[in-house]
Amino acid sequence: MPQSRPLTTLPIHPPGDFDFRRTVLGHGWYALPPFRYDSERGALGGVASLGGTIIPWEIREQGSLLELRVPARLAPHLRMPLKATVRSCLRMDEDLAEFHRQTRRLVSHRWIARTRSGRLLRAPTVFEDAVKLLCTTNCTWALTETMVKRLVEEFGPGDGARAFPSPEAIARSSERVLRTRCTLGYRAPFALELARRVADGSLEIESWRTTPLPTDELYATIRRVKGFGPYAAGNLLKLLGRYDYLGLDSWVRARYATLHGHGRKISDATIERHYKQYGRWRGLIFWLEMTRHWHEEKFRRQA
DNA sequence: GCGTCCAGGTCTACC
DNA sequence: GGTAGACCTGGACGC
Repeated sequence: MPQSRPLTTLPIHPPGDFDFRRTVLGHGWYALPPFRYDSERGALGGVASLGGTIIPWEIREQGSLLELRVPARLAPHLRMPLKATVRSCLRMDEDLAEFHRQTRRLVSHRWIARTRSGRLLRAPTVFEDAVKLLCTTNCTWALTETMVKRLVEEFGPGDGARAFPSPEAIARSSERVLRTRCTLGYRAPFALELARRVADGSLEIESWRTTPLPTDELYATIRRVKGFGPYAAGNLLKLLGRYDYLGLDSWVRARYATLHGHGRKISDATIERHYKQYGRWRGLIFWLEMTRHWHEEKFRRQA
């Protein structure tokens, strides 16, 4: 957040079972632009695009409240929509009471409710989450960061602070530009097709957050999008508030093998079978178990 | 510095 | 339904 411009502060009241740092740092999204995280100040920054207005913002804890800092010149009629966007990114309106009740039943899971864990940072739009997930497939995290950074630099609206590109901006691009300048490689045609389908209205991706479709049908819908296999679809579901799928990748397989198999490789079917007992929350419990060591390292003061 | 190998998910073709 | 190979990039490694 540029400090040279006058800022104004908007208070946000989080729900009682909310933990700011665990929500922000619970997976890697905070490191992908337009998000950025200042660990010294404990502040998450972002850039919103609301009705054609590009708005840099920053949020951090201030006592029991959260303090959202925005440019003082921000029009009053955009303040509530911006607060709603940030609340949605931080999953503040998601009801995790049932999830936390379930985790209290097992001694090994009580830390989850005790530390108010379970919310996973997401982007302002499903489109942004989907493109970013595509950028995580079959590559290192460093390459994912490069891809997203270049997409924002190349197509993101704004001067200086850039928001994530709209579907239309990417749709107007070309496979060649996405391949070379944004380093998407063979993912370029997948990203282009996704952007074009969203831009022309044939894929109503934003409705996925509120659709009444059963999760299995929504999963099948996501799988029909090119480039979205079991890993990408399962993890996109988590960002839509559905936790019925695990979204296995090589890192969590290795982590599971370390935790449950003394380092020996364990089949996906065995992992799936193990988590079936947790019902519709299994994907979230799985992710929190796999990353518990992050919680113990990053959040030692609370865990 | 250069070449080779490998890891990382998904798609397609094939059995 | 299961499997092999291709896709692309960057890092590790050997020379």
